[in-house]
Amino acid sequence: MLKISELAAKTGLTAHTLRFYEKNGLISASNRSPAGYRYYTESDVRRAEFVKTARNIGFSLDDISQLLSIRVDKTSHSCQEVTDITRHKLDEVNEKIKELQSMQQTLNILLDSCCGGPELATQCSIMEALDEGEVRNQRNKHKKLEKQK
Amino acid sequence: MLKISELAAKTGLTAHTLRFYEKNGLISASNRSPAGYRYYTESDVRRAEFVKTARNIGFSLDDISQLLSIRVDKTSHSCQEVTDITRHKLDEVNEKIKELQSMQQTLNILLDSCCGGPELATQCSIMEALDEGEVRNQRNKHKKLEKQK
DNA sequence: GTTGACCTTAGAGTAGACTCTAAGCTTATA
DNA sequence: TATAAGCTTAGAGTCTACTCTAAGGTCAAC
Repeated sequence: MLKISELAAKTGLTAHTLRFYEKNGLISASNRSPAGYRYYTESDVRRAEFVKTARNIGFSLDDISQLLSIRVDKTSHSCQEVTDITRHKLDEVNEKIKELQSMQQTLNILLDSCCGGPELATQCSIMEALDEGEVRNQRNKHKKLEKQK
Repeated sequence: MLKISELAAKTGLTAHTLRFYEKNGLISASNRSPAGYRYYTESDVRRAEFVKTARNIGFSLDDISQLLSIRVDKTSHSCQEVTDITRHKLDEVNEKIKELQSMQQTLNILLDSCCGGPELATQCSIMEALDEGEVRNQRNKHKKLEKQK
């Protein structure tokens, strides 16, 4: 059985984060010492590592909660439920990538247009573009898409 | 001279957002009525539109503050200062894209590995992968990179 | 003169994932 | 027995960019 700092060392999460996860229903210690110290079993460790792996992939704590509830009773859940969560996450990721690529393109165009030198900004083509609003962008479009979800 | 709701209509920002921007030093009304109503000049409108364009590209409010201080006195600033801000933003965007592409790849691999059907999750390969921590990921790497900035 | 639309302010709330603090107990070691 | 390290809790703070609320003042029209 591990104390919280030992689990922290083992998982790379901090003790603070582990308590935070407990408060949010993700990981709790199966046992407590008489004084209230958390003691984690091997099974708790595996759960904590599951959470860490899922978090590293990019799942939200909310996604992880769902995955955990499947994990504790796999016979009551189907593969489809798991792939639904995964696919939904992938959709989000794809959407964000699109947004960022749009920004990337705009920023590259701006950078290409400007000398970037010690010249005064009076005729800086980036400033001009911003002033004239002549920057094609898709942020709002993406925002709308996000809200449609 | 425009009242706040008129500027809101013209820019697509809300009156709430305009007041929020004022509180944060981005846009303020050059004039006030005796009763305290904000009245925006043509020059204020152009500034507001500049802010909106920059925000749509993806610049943070902090970036925009910097761009605005260049804008009001272009003869004291160089193109390089403008490109520095832009390039820094581009670096951030590129970094985030990399992170997201890493997630995207992982999610695609997970989805490919699972049948996604009505089968019980007892042998779901996504759950197995999460349990075994066998998911290559780069989030921490990216996190470290972020902190180095 | 009254209705209704619009304006003002300070300040609280939201989301997500932590991160930290304060005040006080527990435990191991010298 | 004293010290230091480590544990507990509740709750506040951080970051970004809003978003909303409450309580009240203003203005044009009928």
